[in-house]
Amino acid sequence: MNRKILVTSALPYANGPIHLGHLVEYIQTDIWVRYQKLRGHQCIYLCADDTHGTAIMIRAKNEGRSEEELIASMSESHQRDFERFGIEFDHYGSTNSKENKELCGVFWTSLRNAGLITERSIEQLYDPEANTFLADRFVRGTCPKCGLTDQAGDNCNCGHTYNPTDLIDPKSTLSGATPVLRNAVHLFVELEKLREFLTKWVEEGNHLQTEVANYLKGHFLSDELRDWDVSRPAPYFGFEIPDAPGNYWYVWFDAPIGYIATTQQWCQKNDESLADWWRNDACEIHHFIGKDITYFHTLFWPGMLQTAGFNLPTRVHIHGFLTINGEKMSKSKGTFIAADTYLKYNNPSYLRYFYATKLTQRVEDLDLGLDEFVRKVNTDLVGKVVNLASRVGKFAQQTGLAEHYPDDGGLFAKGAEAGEEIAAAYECKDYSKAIRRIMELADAANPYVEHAKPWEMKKDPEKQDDLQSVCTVAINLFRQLTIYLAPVLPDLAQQCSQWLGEPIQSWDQSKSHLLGTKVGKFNRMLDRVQIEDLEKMIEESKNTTEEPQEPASSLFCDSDQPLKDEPLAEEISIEDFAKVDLRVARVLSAEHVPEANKLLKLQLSLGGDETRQVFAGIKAAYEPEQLVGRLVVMVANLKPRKMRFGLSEGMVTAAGPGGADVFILGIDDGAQPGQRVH
RNA sequence: GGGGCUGUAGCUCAGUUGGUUAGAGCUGGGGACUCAUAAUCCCUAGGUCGCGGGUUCAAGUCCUGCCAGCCCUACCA
Repeated sequence: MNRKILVTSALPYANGPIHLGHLVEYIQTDIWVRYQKLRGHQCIYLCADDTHGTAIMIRAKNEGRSEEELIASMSESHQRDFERFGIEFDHYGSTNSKENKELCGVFWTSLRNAGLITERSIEQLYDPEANTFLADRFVRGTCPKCGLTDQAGDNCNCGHTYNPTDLIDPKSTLSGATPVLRNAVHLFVELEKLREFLTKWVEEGNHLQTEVANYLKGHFLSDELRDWDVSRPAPYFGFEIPDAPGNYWYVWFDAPIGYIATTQQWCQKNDESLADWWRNDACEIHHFIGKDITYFHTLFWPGMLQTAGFNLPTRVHIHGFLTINGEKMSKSKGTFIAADTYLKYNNPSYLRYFYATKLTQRVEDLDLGLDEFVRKVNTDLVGKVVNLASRVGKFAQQTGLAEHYPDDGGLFAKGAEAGEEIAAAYECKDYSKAIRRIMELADAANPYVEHAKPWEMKKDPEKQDDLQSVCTVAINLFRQLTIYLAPVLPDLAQQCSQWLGEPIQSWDQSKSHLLGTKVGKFNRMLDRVQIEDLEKMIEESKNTTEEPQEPASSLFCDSDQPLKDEPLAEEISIEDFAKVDLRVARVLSAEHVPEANKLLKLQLSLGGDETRQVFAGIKAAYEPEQLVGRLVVMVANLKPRKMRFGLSEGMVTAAGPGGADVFILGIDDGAQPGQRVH
């Protein structure tokens, strides 16, 4: 049966370049789409840049250009990266399009007509200098619970959460101004009214992975669903709400509608009808997303679609995050690797293959271990698969392929038989299983050549027919593997097509032999990974900021952003400073605090028997073992503070915005624990 | 505190509806070959299936308690 399938990946935000984390999703989706196309289904893969919101507005302002200019250059960079990784969209749009604006209007009217929109005034912090309301993440201040300074608007390193309005001495990170409270009317979608529908949708019909359905039932559907705030007052970069002038649709309102708007654009290009895709029960809709945006795609979005009478998602496919060597990606460790940086040193096929070997249908994080990466690519992909072609290449160029398929001991037939199992694994996104099966076939193919000894036949004029037979078998087995790998490795499929003069276009080609043709000159298809290249890639990723900046005009051209983020404090006297007793201390021990998200528990020595216990919010940035033994600078006379996990008797000094970007102050050699910092 | 997921050889994982001596690949050790990108092939090492109970004729596989790791939450979405 020929299926009609529309597939999307999450829309990348136009606020930064594509990195290896993003690519987990796009590669996962692209493999699925290529698989469906290979199986002969009508499948289109759509994506777009997500362009609206405060972050874009602020960034454009900081860069001194219009939002439109910013998003246009981002879109270009995103599309270039995707293309180089072989991510093949049928159309790539933007949420800042007229089609999207119109469709937002359609959804809005439906929600209004269904009586789901309500309005109420909410109190929010407002930056009087930047003239804008502040989302939580744009406010920092002193934690009302523990007194730590410079904490985020909604939670503190001490583990407490609060409203930004509770912060002591709050500051806007945009201007440094003290925010003021202002009232503004916001528009809300009353999600609770859709509870019955949503519960049913989550529970029935196999739209979600079971752990996701459980999560939704446990966290949201077990309680009254909160109204969803879908408007933002001016200034805001987005679409103004027609019947509420001065208010804009929140970026998360228009972003998913971008899926449909992008379909609309594709339809216009291809003379198709939007209704065939989005108002047609025979059409499947598949969204691929990361676990962080589960909630938008599994509650709001189905609610919106249902209300506006569009197709509901057939399935939302949710994946976990990327970790590198078992740790979260970190800029300081050089594991925040931009697509562009990767491509300077490595072949995109490596990453596609590696991800495929690791991806399953579960929502778990995917770890890119560098050693494992090298091993899988070199041993499995190059050593087993590509080698099969490489080792008979020269012979085959002379012999060509036999007219009739020789006896291969049932290898090809066995491979053909495995095809449906491999296909089923691709279908349910268990790529790891698909690759495993394919490698089993590759494992059987090499011994065949080994035992046939074609190199001996080559020397014996009597055995030229046998040599041709061996080449025919080896090449057919290689071709079969390549077809199975085609969704993952389109480049390899392309090379194989060219070599054998037969395009790979359909899964079913794996069931039939290629016979009686000449074989072209064999060209090396894939080089082995060099570990040094990976190291260079990591090294280069270490010091780059999130996006490449303009070229440096002088040797030192540090960004002014940190100072903007946290303006200088008011002037103090030398006496004021003298009150703060900074001391050199040695880290005696460091350990994780089981229940704490951000804290490490440190024992610091000030020399002799003088020790202090300190809880430091540096868990995301440092491993305990990195710290033991090193010297730090601590605030030694800070009033001890009772925390949930115990008493904290001081503070370790560090710079940086927090999270994984925390940098502990070091001290030059020679300093001794207990010495005061003047 | 609540919820979810995971825990099988050094590493990455498979283990179908519970059923004979728990599997694979890689790494390690030994050997072979030379067509091939120091690729390949053969042999070999090796695990109280996180721990403790329970159900059963029979449990890695079901139930339960505990432990560990990861993730999500903590009255924000």
